[in-house]
Amino acid sequence: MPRRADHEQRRAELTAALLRIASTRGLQAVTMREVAHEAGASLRVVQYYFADKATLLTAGLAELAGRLDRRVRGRAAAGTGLTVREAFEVVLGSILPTDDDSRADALAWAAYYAVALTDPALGAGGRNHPDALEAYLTARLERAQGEGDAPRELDARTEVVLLLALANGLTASVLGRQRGAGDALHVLRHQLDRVLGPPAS
Amino acid sequence: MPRRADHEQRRAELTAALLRIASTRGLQAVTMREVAHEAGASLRVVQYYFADKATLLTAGLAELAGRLDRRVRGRAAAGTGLTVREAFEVVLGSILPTDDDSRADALAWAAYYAVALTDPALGAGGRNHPDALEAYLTARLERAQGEGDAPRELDARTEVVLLLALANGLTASVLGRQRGAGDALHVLRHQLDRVLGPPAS
DNA sequence: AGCGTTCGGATACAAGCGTATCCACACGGC
DNA sequence: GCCGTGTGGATACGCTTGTATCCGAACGCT
Repeated sequence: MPRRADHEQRRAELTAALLRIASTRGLQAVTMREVAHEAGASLRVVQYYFADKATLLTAGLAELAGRLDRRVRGRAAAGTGLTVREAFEVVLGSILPTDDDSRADALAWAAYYAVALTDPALGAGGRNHPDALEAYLTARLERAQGEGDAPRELDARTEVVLLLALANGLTASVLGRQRGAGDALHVLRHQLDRVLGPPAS
Repeated sequence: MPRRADHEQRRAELTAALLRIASTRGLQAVTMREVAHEAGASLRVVQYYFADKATLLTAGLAELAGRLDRRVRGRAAAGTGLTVREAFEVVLGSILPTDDDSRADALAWAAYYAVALTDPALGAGGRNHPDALEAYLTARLERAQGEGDAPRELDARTEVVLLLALANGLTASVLGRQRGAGDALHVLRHQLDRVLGPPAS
């Protein structure tokens, strides 16, 4: 057998190049040739590792979902033993585009989201991600309510849906440059204060 | 002069066809030929009324912004003399995709929003719209505070930003079919109850 | 009535797209 | 050593795209 390239890494480089293009020039600028050029490879290489464009786009979405998942889990795990209030602030705050990397990912995510709305092929890949977050936060809040760390009269499901929608809406306005990340974080904290009470600190 | 067609109406038919395509198959499916076909016209007609594709897309965005503006203004004007709480529920509720028409418009809006994030040419056209709404709601809330109809300790600006982001986030989840319009409206009312108190009814 | 302007059908063209094919080269197992 | 397989460069094909052009038909004005 010939020089065996590391397929996994090669694929990762290509999907990373794809996401770079998607976050700066949009998904409609993602072509096989552009991905190849961005990754410093030839068109044939892109064809070699991804059978067709649909496969490539799906792989890009999977890579992106993995990144976001890693970001959320990483920050959440950074401080186990947090109060509900702190845990919610950390998790929801990790959704907001606070630095250049997370901003780029959020832009790519928005691009994928938009085409998934009308293209059912992409829909399946990204939909389970936010649902998992919703389930996790709901469980966390209900646990806190059971332990007396959160107001029992709250409907956990409603509050979580509200907070997730708020975080997504704030993300959209930050991406549109109507607001800075700091302002968005302030609004998010304001709502958390109101629902769960001020942070322990 | 020959048979003078009604340019205004002809343009409106074409942009309507454009938005129909954008909301069902996405903005990437909007081509000159597709718009012509959808409108039952020939390619030449589309070229005749819109110099190039950028002009066509901009006109589509303007038409869409006009529709949304009309929807909000229409509902807001339907009941002047509303309480703050009622006014906010009506205006913010009109953002949510509650029927097929508003759902189609919201889909088209999301598609335009996504490309505007990375294509600066489209950015200018749609950005002032939400800002105008934000200014209006902030002024309305501050007036209510002055008249004692809303808690004075609220930071009007923060609350309005929060509610608008919430409405946008809920819209996104309704479009993604993670939630029904009824659920979204329930969450929105829940937050309005918390901030402004229950409706007078 | 005729004419010039407005409207629109048919067609052409170059560019860019996804995809397919041909071919050179590297290299580990026999 | 050499051979077959994995890797990838170069190139081509058919299609769709935006845009341009040619030309016929309609109709108000004088």
